[in-house]
Amino acid sequence: MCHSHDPSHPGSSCCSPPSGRMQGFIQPWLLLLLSEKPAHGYQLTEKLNQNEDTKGIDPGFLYRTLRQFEEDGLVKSSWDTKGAGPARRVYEMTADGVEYLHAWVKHIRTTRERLGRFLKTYSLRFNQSDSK
Amino acid sequence: MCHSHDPSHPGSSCCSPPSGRMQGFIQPWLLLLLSEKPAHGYQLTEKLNQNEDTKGIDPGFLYRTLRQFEEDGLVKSSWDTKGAGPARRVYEMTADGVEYLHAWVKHIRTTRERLGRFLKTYSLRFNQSDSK
DNA sequence: GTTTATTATATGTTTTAATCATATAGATGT
DNA sequence: ACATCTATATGATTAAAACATATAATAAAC
Repeated sequence: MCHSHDPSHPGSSCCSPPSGRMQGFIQPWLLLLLSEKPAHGYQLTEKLNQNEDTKGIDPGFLYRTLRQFEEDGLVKSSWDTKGAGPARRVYEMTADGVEYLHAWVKHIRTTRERLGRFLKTYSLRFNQSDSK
Repeated sequence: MCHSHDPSHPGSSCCSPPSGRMQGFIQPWLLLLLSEKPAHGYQLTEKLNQNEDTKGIDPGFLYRTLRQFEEDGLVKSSWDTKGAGPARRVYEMTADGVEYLHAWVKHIRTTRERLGRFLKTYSLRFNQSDSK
């Protein structure tokens, strides 16, 4: 748990805000990357690590997410044994996967609007000016 | 779990997008409401239920969150036995709580920007026009 | 005046997502 | 032969949130 009740830091507490990631944010990025072209897990890790917003992904999470996508019919996989190094499981998007990505984007848009409404209410309370 | 592998719905799957809430979104609303004026849990529930973005809160979650806030020094509480009905535990914000709200807002702004960057990348991929 | 509904707070249990830790193994360089 | 890099995978734990239910005082209805 959090419960960092360090009496020497009376201002510190828990409950998540100055922390990192948000729920279900990696998944749409994965689908978006896969919608561009098929890729295997390691490649996807590297691409995610190039993006400040998605870097540092846990490999366990990545591979499990990809298998879950496959179980859900969003992608399909096949082994690529050609080329150097160990075999790679290459994931390719399905039509359902693209559809699902679009659904996810709708959800992200509404989430973004929701955050905007919160920030607007906050601004009205604390920066009585600043209508943007 | 999700795993709704209903073969009659080949397009349905899980992994959260067309669902509801997002992590840690109620907490800042609670702090914002309390920053306006002290209130007790039931009042806060009613206010949250008036807002499309926050309605339907689970009372268990609400009361536990408020106690957690108090443990973390973000609010302090006292019983109000005056007036009708059962006693109410009234929560009042502390200076640390206000500070924490501001920290949360910073986090929400960066989250919002992150979502914006995702949507922009998505747009470049799918709506080759639309630069906004 | 006993029952029912409303106001109000609280806690035990379960589920779910995500993280942490670790295992496996082929290929390549030294 | 040994270490490193590429690549995938799984077991275990944690943390947030949801689900279910308990308690109790007051107010209204019958």
